[in-house]
Amino acid sequence: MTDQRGPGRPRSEAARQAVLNAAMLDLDEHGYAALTMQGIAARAGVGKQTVYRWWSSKADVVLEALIERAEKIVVAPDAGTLEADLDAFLTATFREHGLRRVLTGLMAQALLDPEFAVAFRDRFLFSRRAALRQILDRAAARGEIPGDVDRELLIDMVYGLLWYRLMLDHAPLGEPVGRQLTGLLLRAVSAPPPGTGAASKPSGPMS
Amino acid sequence: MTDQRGPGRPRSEAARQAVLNAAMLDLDEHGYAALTMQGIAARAGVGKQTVYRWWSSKADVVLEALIERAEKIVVAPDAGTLEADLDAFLTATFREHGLRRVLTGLMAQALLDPEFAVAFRDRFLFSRRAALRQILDRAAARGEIPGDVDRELLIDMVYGLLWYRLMLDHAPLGEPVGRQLTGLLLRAVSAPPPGTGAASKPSGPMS
Amino acid sequence: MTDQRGPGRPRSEAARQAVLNAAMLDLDEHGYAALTMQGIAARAGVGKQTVYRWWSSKADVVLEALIERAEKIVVAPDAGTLEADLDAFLTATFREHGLRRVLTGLMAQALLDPEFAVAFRDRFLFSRRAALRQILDRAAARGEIPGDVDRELLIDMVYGLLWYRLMLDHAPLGEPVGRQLTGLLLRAVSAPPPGTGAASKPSGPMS
Amino acid sequence: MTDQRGPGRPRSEAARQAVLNAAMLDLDEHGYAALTMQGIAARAGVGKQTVYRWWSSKADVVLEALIERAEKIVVAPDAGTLEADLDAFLTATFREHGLRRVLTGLMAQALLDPEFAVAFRDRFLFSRRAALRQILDRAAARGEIPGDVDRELLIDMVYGLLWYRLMLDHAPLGEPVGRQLTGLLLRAVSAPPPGTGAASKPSGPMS
DNA sequence: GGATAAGCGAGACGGTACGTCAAGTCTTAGC
DNA sequence: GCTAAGACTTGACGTACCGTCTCGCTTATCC
Repeated sequence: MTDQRGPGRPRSEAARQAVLNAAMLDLDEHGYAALTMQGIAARAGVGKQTVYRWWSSKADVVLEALIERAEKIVVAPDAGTLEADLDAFLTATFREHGLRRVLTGLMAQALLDPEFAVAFRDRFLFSRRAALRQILDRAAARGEIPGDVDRELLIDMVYGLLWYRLMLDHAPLGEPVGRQLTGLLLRAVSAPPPGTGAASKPSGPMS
Repeated sequence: MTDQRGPGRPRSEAARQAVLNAAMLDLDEHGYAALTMQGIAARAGVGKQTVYRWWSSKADVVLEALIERAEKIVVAPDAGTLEADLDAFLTATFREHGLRRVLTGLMAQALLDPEFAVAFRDRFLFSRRAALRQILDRAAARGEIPGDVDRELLIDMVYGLLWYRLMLDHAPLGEPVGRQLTGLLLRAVSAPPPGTGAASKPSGPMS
Repeated sequence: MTDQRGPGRPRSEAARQAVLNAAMLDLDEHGYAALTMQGIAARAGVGKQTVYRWWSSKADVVLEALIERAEKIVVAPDAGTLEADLDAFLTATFREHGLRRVLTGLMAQALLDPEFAVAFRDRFLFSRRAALRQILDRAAARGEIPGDVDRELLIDMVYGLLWYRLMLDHAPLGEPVGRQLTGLLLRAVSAPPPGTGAASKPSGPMS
Repeated sequence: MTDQRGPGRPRSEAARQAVLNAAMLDLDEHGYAALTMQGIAARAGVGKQTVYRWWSSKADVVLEALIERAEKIVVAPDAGTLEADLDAFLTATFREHGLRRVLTGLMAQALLDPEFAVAFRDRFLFSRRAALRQILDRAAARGEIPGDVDRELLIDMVYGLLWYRLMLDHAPLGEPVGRQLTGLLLRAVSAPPPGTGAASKPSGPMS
């Protein structure tokens, strides 16, 4: 269980940090669109090749920086009830909008580059979804959510709203919205279907 | 209401159509990221300057093409009840995922270019929101939705879900989802608040 | 010998003058290299087509302007002796260096465009040479120049010096130089060959 | 006198030669006016940026090619007498008219671009003048030329003639002309002033 | 006086080259 | 074998003019 290191000069941790820092600084100052591998390398005082050796694109750099800095992940401690859990999670999540520039930049890249899209989903987005899914699963186990409710749909609605407002920036996106959303979701999952129409068949499985 | 034409050679409608067509073809074949103004001009058999004269970016071209081709706008005829209206609108809307490449490409551009973001919102996104808002307003007037429900939030949740799935492409996005969503929304707006907790105060105004 | 004019709107003299003026002004202000047909037309308040209808290049415009403005041609009245004639002609000619920008611009164009070179030679340069040739021919007839002197060579040396200094702008170019040159030429054509070497065979025809 | 090389990949001599060659070939085939930086790069199989990195214009490229290829400079060995020196130098110089296209192209550029004009003068024209000046200075030291003769004027007359005929291409320009010119110059500098007129005061200093 | 014809200002058209930027790769010397 | 440096090929960028064309309009001659 050694360090597992071959011959040759070892990777420079200083260079790695310099690159991640330079990327975040440039991003804050000039926005994601103005980021370039060239610029990151220059600002970090690092050879371009060193950047390319470890990351394949500017998005890769930013993603790593984001993950490293957001290691203080939004955890979901069990508070006993769905309402309490949801409220804690959503207010915490919707408080994150300070990362707007980073997140929308990465999303833009993911939309343009399918390869990065996979990395972005797997290394970032899905780990967030997992936390919310855990909350809902717990609530279902407690019987707070009917078994016929499509929990994936609920998750997508929560994150859909978050991303939509992050991207459009046309409406507020803070704790109050999280609280509001909690209420709406609780209503939706607890109420019986209102009408009799065929449009909603809550009792059937939703594939 | 005249033709409103100044002196000089009039704009060539043929060139305009050639550009829009070339852009859509290139987009379908190679994706939005591979689109270039240069390539559009070449494929359209048009001078680069002619493209720049009328559009300021590839996103501008694609947006115009999208709007022109989607002139068959999603209208919202009054079907009498919220459920019927919603079902019609949502199934129609969620059927649109054939435009995935176009829409995600434009969104990527909007995320990178604030100037284009404004155009995209104003000329496309908001006109879609307006249709849904109309349905909800009608329902509120009929008393089908409590007055204290934040209708903008509902709209954002619907489009949030649509966009989130469009972008992540991790879950289905077709008519069934539209129907499912109809059910969920109807429950949410019709049910009384489930608990008594302070987290959701449906009876107060939501700021 | 009538006006020889068919049907149709006659050429606008106003436009012609406006173009020539605009060209000379732009030339004075920004130099020949910065002249463009487009710019000339715009400054003259004239359609581009109107310029192209009557002139085939910016050089053409400038040449016509030059000729029209230099109509007050350097004539060569017979002053009786070669020395007097030469002195008058050369001092007058070398006084012209105010036209430096125009002349060097046209020469540049002539060097780049063989077609214009012909026009420049025939309509401008050769008419200048003719005046000097007349002086030398008169002197030869009077016996002031030995018959074996190549008068074309003399002419080329005079204009060669003029153009060389115009172009390089490394040495003075005014009346004193004209006077100095007169002296040198007089010596060259009046003296017997200094040596006996075969290098100069003044008695043979010079082809 | 070391290699004086910093870090980083060294400049590619192959690319340099390819560019200079491509320029000369294009120039020979299509003339100076048709030369473009773009075309040179393409023909040399080199990126446009590589050309711009080392040269700032097509004229710069051609000038360097000319100087490199004309390294076999016209030297002026001392043959003992002015006549012999002059004859050798002028016949050699006037033999060079094979470079007509190159030289007139560069001169055109110099006339259009003052910045290049400086480079052209300093790196090419003046080095030629220096050779001739050396010859005249030697002759003056030997007493073959009166001290009151303006040697700069003589030099300008020689090169003036050369350039005038190079540019106008209306008269021959080969060894015979060189020989002819030798004779004319010898006469001019050795003869006493022919007349008594005030126009030429050979015994006074010429300002 | 109406038809015909050419010139006019304006400005869009298809092109070509410009000079710049960043991409991603390669080649040094040095640690 | 990693590092900083920096030259390399590639290709799109957005701009400037080129010379041509197509408008509506004006100004002439000719029937």
